Amino acid sequence: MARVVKKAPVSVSPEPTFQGEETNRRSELVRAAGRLFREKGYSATTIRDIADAVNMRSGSPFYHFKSKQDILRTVALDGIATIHAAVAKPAASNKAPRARFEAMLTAHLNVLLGDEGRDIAATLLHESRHLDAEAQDEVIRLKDAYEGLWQAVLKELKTDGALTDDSALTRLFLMGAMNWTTQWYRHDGGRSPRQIARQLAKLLLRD
Amino acid sequence: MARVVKKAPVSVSPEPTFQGEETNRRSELVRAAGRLFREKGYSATTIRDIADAVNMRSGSPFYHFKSKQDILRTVALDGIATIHAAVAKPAASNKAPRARFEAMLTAHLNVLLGDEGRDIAATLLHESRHLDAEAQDEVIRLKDAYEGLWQAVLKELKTDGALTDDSALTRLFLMGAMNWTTQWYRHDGGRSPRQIARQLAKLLLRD
DNA sequence: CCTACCGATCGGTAGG
DNA sequence: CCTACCGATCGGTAGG
Repeated sequence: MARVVKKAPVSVSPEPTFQGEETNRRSELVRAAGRLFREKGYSATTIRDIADAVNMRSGSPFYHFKSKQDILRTVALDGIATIHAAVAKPAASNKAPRARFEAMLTAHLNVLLGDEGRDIAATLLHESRHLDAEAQDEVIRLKDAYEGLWQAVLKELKTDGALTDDSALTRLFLMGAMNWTTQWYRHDGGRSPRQIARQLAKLLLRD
Repeated sequence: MARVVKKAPVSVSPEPTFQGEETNRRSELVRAAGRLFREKGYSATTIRDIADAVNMRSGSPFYHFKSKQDILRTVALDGIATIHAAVAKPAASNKAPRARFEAMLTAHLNVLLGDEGRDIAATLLHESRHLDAEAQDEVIRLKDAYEGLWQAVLKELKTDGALTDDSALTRLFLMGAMNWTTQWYRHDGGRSPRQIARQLAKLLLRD
């Protein structure tokens, strides 16, 4: 292992001088943590990994977060909030159900597979079980609200005759097909989230 | 933490006296490891957890496996072999494509959700990334062979007109819908793997 | 397979 | 936010 080069001490106040600075440093930690949690998993990621990634000493993340768990909680909540916001927009559009559905698929996949969202989304999907019970409940509540967006559009699709079954089971299959993309999607591959969304809609819906 | 009660030393040979005994002890470790890997993840599971689960001292698993990685490798390979064997049977039957497909879905889900297979299957699906590169290649090779079973039946379903697209993307959506069941399936819930398989077939196939 | 142990690493804290 | 540190725990090994 290469030893980390020690930062030269700088003679400025170590205290965050205004909120923007604190928020910045804190969100740097969240971003770095998300990436590491996705790459190595929560348990295999150490506080030192996270600190190193943003050029802090190993004790310093605890100035921003009270525990490693607290970092995970922040990342996971950020993840579900981001996905919800991304999908709520097309869900509220006045498109026909079929087009709206496809736009929602695209939005969901854009977060999961895109550069800005994939770390926190993967953390949400795969590391939430490491949250304590309370935080897990929080995540579940938000996830239920999110899935409500999907249940609503599925219902409309059934009314339109594009779907024969809009039960919770259908929604779960849909979530599975979408969320599993994180396991096989290659950024260097030919398919865009948009194209994947279109194919999935074609597979699920009838004319 | 409650201290583990120390086993009273027994005055029999500590050496495995015949192969059946060794195989047994080793496979007990594999089963315990699978369960723990599913419940807590590979990184959060310690050798001591695994040893405790089968009433060994913490150094003893290394008599059967050369490293923690080696245990994971064994569980993961066991997982993919089990799933392949379970699905290969209905895949080789002389049923019509549609019925064969549904039987394959049921077989896959029975392993993922059933008492005997779920631990190793979940370990395979969610912990394989912790394998070293060589073992990961091994798993990928076996998984590709396994997915060949599915690609073949999808092709037949397309020929039959039950499917409009039998591309790799369709197979990946299918895998997602199935494998995601491990995230939401409740053993105490009302739905059986059989019923889930039937619903999934209905969602994907056209008359 | 147990006993006894090791060096490394971990999450977290006190004090500035 | 750094320095310096702590107690606990980890994967793994020697020797029987």
